[in-house]
Amino acid sequence: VETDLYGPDDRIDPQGADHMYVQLAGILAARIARGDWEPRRLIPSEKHLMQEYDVGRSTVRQAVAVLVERGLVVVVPQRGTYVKPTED
Amino acid sequence: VETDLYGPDDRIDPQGADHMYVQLAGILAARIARGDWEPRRLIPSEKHLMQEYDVGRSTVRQAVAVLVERGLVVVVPQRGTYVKPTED
DNA sequence: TGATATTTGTACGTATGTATT
DNA sequence: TAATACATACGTACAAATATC
Repeated sequence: VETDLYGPDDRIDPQGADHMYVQLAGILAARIARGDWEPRRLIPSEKHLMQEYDVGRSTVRQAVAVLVERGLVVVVPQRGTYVKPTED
Repeated sequence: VETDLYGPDDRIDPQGADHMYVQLAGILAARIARGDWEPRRLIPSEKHLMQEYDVGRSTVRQAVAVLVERGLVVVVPQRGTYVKPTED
């Protein structure tokens, strides 16, 4: 059997109550909180996230926009999206 | 000859230095300042603006997002975009 | 009550541009 | 010289809420 490392909350349900971009934002926020990506380091690229979660680019970008609003990440054009340090 | 009611700043130049959505945001902000649409009233719909300025919907939506950030308008889903009152 | 039109929201696709690697 | 990564801009389709008839 497969070990489900992260649980069902780490998959997007297109028919779910929440919109796909909201689900994805929640997943990514949880992964940041869990330490999958450390502060000041890059999260996966838009293309990578598209492939990993099988969604379109606009959905990835909306999800990242939510994380930016929440102050969890900072997007740097042509570089990538960085996890914000909790404090300095 | 044609009377140019608003001047060249009211047309979008796809080759301009600024991006089209930035230009459109500037145009709409100027029209609001000029009183083309009064406070608490609707500005034209996305479809209308697409046709009037010959741009795609994403460009209109980005421009409106700029106006929202500037506190000039409020978007109400399924209703439209309202000009914010200057004060109450 | 029901049907239709309008309007914004979501989600997909493609292409091109620009800065970085 | 590419390859990568985000930004802009176009298109389409469908959903949901509102407004009107």
